[in-house]
Amino acid sequence: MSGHRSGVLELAVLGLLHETPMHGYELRKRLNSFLGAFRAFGYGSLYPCLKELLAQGLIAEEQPDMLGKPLAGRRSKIVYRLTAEGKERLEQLLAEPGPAAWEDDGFGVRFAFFGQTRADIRLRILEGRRTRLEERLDGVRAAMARTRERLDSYTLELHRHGLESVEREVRWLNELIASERQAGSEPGQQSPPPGDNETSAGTSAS
Amino acid sequence: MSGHRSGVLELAVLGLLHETPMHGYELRKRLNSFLGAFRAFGYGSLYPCLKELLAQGLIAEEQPDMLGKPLAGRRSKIVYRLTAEGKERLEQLLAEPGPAAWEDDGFGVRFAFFGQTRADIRLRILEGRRTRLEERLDGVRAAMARTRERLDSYTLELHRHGLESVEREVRWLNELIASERQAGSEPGQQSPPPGDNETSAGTSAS
DNA sequence: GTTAGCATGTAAGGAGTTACATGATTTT
DNA sequence: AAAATCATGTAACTCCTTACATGCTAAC
Repeated sequence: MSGHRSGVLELAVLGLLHETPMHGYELRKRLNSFLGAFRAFGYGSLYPCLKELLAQGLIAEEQPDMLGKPLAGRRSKIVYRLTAEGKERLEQLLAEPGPAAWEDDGFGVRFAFFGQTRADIRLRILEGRRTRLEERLDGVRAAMARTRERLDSYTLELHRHGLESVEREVRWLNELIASERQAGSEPGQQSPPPGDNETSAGTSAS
Repeated sequence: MSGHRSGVLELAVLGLLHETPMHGYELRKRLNSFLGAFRAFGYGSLYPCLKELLAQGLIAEEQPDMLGKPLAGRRSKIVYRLTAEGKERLEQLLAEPGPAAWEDDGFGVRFAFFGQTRADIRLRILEGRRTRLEERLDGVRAAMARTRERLDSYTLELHRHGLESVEREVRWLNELIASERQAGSEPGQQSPPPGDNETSAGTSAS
């Protein structure tokens, strides 16, 4: 009835706990390195989220075998693991169609978990995202055409750069989609990751 | 004592009303075309913001000369204009140092208003933004180096794309900074817009 | 034995978003 | 006169951020 916590955090937490049980502190670090540059969370977000996922039965505390130490007050490391319902919810969230999966954040998390996602759903998400971005391009281009004269050159430069970034992402998506299609059509392969990692070693030259 | 409304919206509204008085509906449209792809607001955000700016005396209602029509209930078009205090606040916000001016949104709006910003402040904002992005790059690169083995290829691809985007923005900033510096050192020119679009065509080869 | 970093939390609040409600004006 | 769209607003809610409070554990 109260908090729904249907945002990026819930998904990310469930996804990470699916890989391995963890306690909050560690979870937060992995979270932020996992999400890379595009998102970061603090404890003030994480712990309330864990609390609620617990209340919903999607995750559970794991007793680390309190052998010799009765641990009177029950303080220190609480390890969380995904429950069966949690796993179900995770799959539901990853596969969820609609806006949530195309928006910047929602798409980002879902993409990061593509390793756990079915091939057909991956493709749907990538295409949904592309469509979303193309709509955005249309909108901005129309707006620019309408008001071109009245914009000073800084504003124009901002729009130009924004457009270029979105166009870049569309190209990126096109490559990913092509690579997914190719992989999908070849029998015997189920999730061949994007791209030849030949350039992996430090080719950090611009 | 209550709402501070110190976000992107306040700045954008003040900035737009600085150019010309307007009523809310039109303001919202201009707002969204002005900000381009990177931000959009609804009436549910705009009107409360206007209300508070009004309460703070930063903007004022403009009576459109109620000549023949006493307009009993006072409904229909309310035109807002910037007051002297509003203009002061706008300048203060545009020049404000610190995180607000480097974050994605804050930087975006400020950049869009560079036309109304002093050259030295423009430079400071651009450099602040660049520093911020470089810190981010360091952080992500460090995180990637630490956990490279454990990341599946989709996650890795996401990071790669994220890094590339940030690197692109840094290069963009470098060009802008160079162009600002050049313009600043030449006497007789005050705000020469960011210039030559010769390199615009697609050198997208990896 | 005290700083540094691990570990867990809460209260207050910021910055909007969504959905709704309503009235005025122009177009068909 | 019906439909579209211009125009203004509010209540409830979301999702997260900031600042604070606390206690444990290992290193120096």
